[in-house]
Amino acid sequence: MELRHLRYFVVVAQEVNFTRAAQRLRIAQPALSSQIKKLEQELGVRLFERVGRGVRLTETGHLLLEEARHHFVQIEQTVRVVQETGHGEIGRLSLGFIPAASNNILPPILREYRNRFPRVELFLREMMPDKAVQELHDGRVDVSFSFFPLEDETVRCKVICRESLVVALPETHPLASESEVEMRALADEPFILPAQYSTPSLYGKVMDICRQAGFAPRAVQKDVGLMQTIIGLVAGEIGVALVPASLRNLNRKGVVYREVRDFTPTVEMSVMWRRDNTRPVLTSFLQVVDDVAKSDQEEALAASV
Amino acid sequence: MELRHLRYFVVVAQEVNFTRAAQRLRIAQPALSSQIKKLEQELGVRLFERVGRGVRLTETGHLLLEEARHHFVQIEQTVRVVQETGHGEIGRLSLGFIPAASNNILPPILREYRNRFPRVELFLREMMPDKAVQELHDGRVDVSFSFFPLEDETVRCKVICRESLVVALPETHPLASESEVEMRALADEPFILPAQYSTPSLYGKVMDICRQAGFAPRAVQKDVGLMQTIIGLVAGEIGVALVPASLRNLNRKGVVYREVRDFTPTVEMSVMWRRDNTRPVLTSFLQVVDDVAKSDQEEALAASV
DNA sequence: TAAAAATACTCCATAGGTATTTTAT
DNA sequence: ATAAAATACCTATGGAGTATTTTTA
Repeated sequence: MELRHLRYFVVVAQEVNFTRAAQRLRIAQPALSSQIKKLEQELGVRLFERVGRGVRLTETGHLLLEEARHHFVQIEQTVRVVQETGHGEIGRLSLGFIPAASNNILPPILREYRNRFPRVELFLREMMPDKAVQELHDGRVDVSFSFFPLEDETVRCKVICRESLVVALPETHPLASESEVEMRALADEPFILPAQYSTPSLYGKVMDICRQAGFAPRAVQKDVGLMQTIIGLVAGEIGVALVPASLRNLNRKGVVYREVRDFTPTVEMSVMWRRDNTRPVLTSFLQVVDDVAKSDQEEALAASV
Repeated sequence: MELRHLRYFVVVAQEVNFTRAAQRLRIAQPALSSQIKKLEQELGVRLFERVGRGVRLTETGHLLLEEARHHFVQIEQTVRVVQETGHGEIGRLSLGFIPAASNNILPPILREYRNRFPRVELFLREMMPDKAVQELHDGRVDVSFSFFPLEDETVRCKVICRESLVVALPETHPLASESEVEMRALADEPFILPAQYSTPSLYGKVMDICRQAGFAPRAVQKDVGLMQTIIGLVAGEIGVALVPASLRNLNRKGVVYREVRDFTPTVEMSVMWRRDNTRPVLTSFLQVVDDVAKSDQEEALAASV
């Protein structure tokens, strides 16, 4: 038995007339008679009986009609759900991100994604950068956002925005009065350094910049996991720090941010996902990420002109 | 989309290997690849992805697998129910019968039918003969049992057993001492007559027999609807009556039954059903009726030898 | 390299078409 | 006499087969 037989059967049952049914199905009447006959033979049951000119459903036929209609509704439903799943329109998507991402490009990405794919259930989890990579490997998240452009055999990665690092100073600091700061002026300042293992990318950047400026930073506090904590320590006048520019969005009282005159050091925010993750929701999410990152770049470009 | 596609898909999904799946399906591997490809194209969705040697289900494929299995279970269920309905093994059957039928051939028929078709729900309704015909016409019962071999354009009828009429006498009656009664001996007896309109067959038979014996019965009571009532009146010594032999099964006290010497008058119990009633439960019921009636005749024959 | 899927083609089974007959009003 | 289904027979689409290539562990 094929669905064709049931499709034909339903139309004949509706029309109670083979000729009209054949017209609706755009096949010839004998072809239709033959298919219905096959169905009856396979089921071993009469579905129609001739009555005068024309035909009527048997009791068994009535039963099959109800059942067949039901099956078609169900199968249609399946096709729809399968297609929507396959196109990333329904499903669940888990994402991990470092706290800094929420001050940054993540909000517009989520806004746009929710807009385009409102029926995908999102699971968002804030986590430290090392954890973000781990969870990705374990398949517990589909994507991770992090300052850490890791790319290896299992993980793919794409930089979605670069932001400059700026110097965070207590507002009472002498250098706060200047509009830009020279790196060398910070050589003797106490530095607050991010965690080496959890945010390797940022830590590495900070160390590089200082080395290029000709000094090694004097760490008054190191291995600070959260940017918020770094800013808090700056506000407490414990020291200075080099942080991503988006931290300005925090508007922390008592802290000022100054650009670096001699370098324009940048840090890269990237999306990461497993190479073997072919989930449609991921594909469509990455498309949105791409689009938003592109328009973000354009905006940045426009702003800089 | 045809069921074939889903059938093939399920096997490939189970085997996660086109070659093995093709073997199980007894078709060639390229044919299978081509059908799966068609399914993917029609749905607009990837179901499998090549991974090294071999293949694995996509997320969408997993979803379709579950759904497809579900549909096959459902469709199998439908096929089974349709076949059972078509073979008269499940369903409902309504039958009407006159009270006399329950002393007669009806019990063995019902016993046999229940035995052969235990899953058919039976609706039994005792009714007067005229009503039995009416309900048949209205389609409120599928069959009626009655002393009334009516056959017309809409109703078919089959005699299932003949029984002789016997004289019912009060046990105090002078003729009760004889083993047989001559009809003419009843010429002056007060007669209890069955209802003319509700049991035309029996009434007609009684009148015929008396006429042939050379007298018209003197009715002390007429238009009695129920045989039980007639026997009750005989027991009350109101008069005598000619009744079907099966009334003996009532074992009514104070009444004796005597065969008629000169005639062997008979009355016919028949089944009736609408010509246009093609319900499978009816077909199978009539088969049982036939079988039981036949074996009943054989028994009667054996007994008479 | 070997094992599996994908291509390229060929073939034939069967869905579907045409002509006609049968059936019942 | 006519409308509809069934039958008989023919055609051709597409499902399935064979040979081969591509892919990847």
